[in-house]
Amino acid sequence: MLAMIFQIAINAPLHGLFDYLPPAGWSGDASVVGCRVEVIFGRGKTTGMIAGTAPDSSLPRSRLRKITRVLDQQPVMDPAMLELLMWAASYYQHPVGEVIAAALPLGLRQGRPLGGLEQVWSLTPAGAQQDPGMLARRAPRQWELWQRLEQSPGGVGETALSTLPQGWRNTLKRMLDKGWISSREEEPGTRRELVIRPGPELTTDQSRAAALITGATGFSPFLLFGVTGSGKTEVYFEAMEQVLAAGRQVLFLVPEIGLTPQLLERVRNRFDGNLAILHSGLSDGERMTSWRDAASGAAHIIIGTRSAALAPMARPGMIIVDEEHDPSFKQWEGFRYSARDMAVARARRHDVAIVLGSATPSLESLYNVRRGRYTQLDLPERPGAVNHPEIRLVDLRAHACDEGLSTPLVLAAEKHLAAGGQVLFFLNRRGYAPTLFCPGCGWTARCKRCDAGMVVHQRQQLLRCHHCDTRRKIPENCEDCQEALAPVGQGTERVEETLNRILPDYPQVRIDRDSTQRKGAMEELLGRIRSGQARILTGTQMLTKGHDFPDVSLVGVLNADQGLFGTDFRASERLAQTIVQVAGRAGRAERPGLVLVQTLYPEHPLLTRLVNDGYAAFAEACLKEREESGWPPFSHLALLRVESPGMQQTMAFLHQARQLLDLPTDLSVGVLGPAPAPMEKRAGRYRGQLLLEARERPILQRLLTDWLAKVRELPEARKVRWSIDVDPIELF
DNA sequence: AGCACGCCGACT
DNA sequence: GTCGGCGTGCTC
Repeated sequence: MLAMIFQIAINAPLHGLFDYLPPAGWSGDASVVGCRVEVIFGRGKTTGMIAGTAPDSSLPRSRLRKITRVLDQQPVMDPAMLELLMWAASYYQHPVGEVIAAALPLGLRQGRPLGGLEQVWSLTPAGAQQDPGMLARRAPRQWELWQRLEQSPGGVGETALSTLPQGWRNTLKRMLDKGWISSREEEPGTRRELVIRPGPELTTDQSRAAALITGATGFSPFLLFGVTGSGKTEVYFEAMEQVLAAGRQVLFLVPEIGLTPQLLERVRNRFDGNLAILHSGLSDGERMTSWRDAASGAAHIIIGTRSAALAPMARPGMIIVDEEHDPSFKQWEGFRYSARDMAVARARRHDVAIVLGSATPSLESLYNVRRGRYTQLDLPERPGAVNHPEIRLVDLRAHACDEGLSTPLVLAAEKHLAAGGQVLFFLNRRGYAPTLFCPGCGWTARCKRCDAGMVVHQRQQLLRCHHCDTRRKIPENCEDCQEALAPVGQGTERVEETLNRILPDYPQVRIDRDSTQRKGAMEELLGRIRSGQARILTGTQMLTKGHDFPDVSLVGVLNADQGLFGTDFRASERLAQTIVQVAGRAGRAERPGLVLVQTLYPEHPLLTRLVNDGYAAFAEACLKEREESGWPPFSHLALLRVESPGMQQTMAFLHQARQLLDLPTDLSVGVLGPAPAPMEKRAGRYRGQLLLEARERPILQRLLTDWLAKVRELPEARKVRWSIDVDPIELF
């Protein structure tokens, strides 16, 4: 037999796999692909993964080293996942070793063993006898933990408890000391029985959608197009039931801010089993636990944000991507993958159904429906709602404005508040004012490191750059002409202040990145809204995702125009999605909702289309525009981004890269640039870019592979920061 | 990315 | 006389 060569993936920014000889005393019979190894690499030891084997190497034998040792008895990654990751590495033009590393928890990347027992806690008889009412009053945190333990007599592990608010370990310790809780260690991978509780009665549309998903066999992609509140989640749950009952796992992806305690609570109420939760806020230990439960099959449901798309599954049964249009599924640095697209690729490999759900589907997904690749399922109804929210445009040219609030909007707010409703003001701009202006000489405060204005943050008494986080004190007078400076324009802080002045009788809360920075602040503010203590809500994008405000009857969108004339071809799609998503916050329960969208362009065709005919019609029109202009999904993009300390250097590199581009003569690939980025300077670095646009994906793929190999060879490639973004979602 | 080798300035 | 600056080259 020929001596085998092991192809090792190493976590380094280097393309390709590295050939090694088998370890000393290798018997040659066990299957080792997917096992981690310790190897000498360069000058030091590293952990790598056996990604494949080959009969021979292109390198002379003398240059190969032996694997020091194999770290795993059993592969930690299955062949399907390895294949998928290697495909992703070539698709996204990212080093394989880093791609594989991204799919492993830190401990495994560092060569630590996967094993280890898991702590499991349950109520003792003494604990079970405690009076819940008493607990609820005297010790709310203990009560919360008590409830969780009471729900699962089989015991609850770390993964499940990690969703409790910070400090649950202390609470647990106190209850352990009192003898209410017992702990034991369980073999990881111990599967507890899954108990599926009945869900609510489904509507006809919901049942039909769920039945179609359940009835499908093999790889079947679905687009679940359902307006907010139409009960998409119930369709997911219904479809999940059969898969879970058959002993298979479900992967459930949600956008960054969509993984709320409420959603987890709903999942847990419906499916009492093991949840593996994965999101960016976990500690390395927690992530390892979730990963292990997902890999062993102990977790029935794996739920998480973007990175969960790379989580292992022992018995994949179905994938769900909620809010599939959400841009947070796209990683915007390093390994720039789209979790939604990876999920589809995974479903294909696992040969299972995938459900992409949204009230505002991406044009890509709608196009896939049109081409017959996806099956569309519609959920038109809003159960329990009397009316759909009505969207109306407010012409800012025709009405007086008080600090960005038009008279019709203020009047409507007064009316809705007087009638007992809550009012939500949406403004995608935090801080007090976007500009600090000198009326004397026209000077404005700009960031020294970015091509951007400094934003006035009144509360902190700071000027802040939202791009590089530079901060400085707010100057009172203009440096040049000594005139008093004035904040111009509105941010959420200022809108809050204005509303306090014109609607002083109604308590309000503001939800944006600044107001929710403190741990638990978000929950506290949301609580004030739900309890009805606060009546007015002002906020950014943050409040359009994952949260329901049943008593909001009026939504005001303050600055719709940003999205109408953006530099990015996706700007109008984003705007429509935002308007519809924020509109979805209004008009739950019995109240008909009203949405007022302030705009300077009430006759803009895309806006009127959206308002009069709804998102589906808007998307149709938008797709037509894309088709005419040849933008995605009618073409495929790759963006070369470059930044360096000088524009000269940045552009020089881009021109060199452009020179190396060997374009097909049939014009099937177009090039835009080299051009400075829309924001030329950011955090002191000068940015430029080159955009490739191809009709066919395979052509682009081949071109990229050849081209980037040459670009990497450029000596200048080491002197500037550059990256390639395949399927970019933002062009700057 | 790490890490070492390699030639030119201010210090125990 | 050295410690150390980061340029550049390499990793099966």
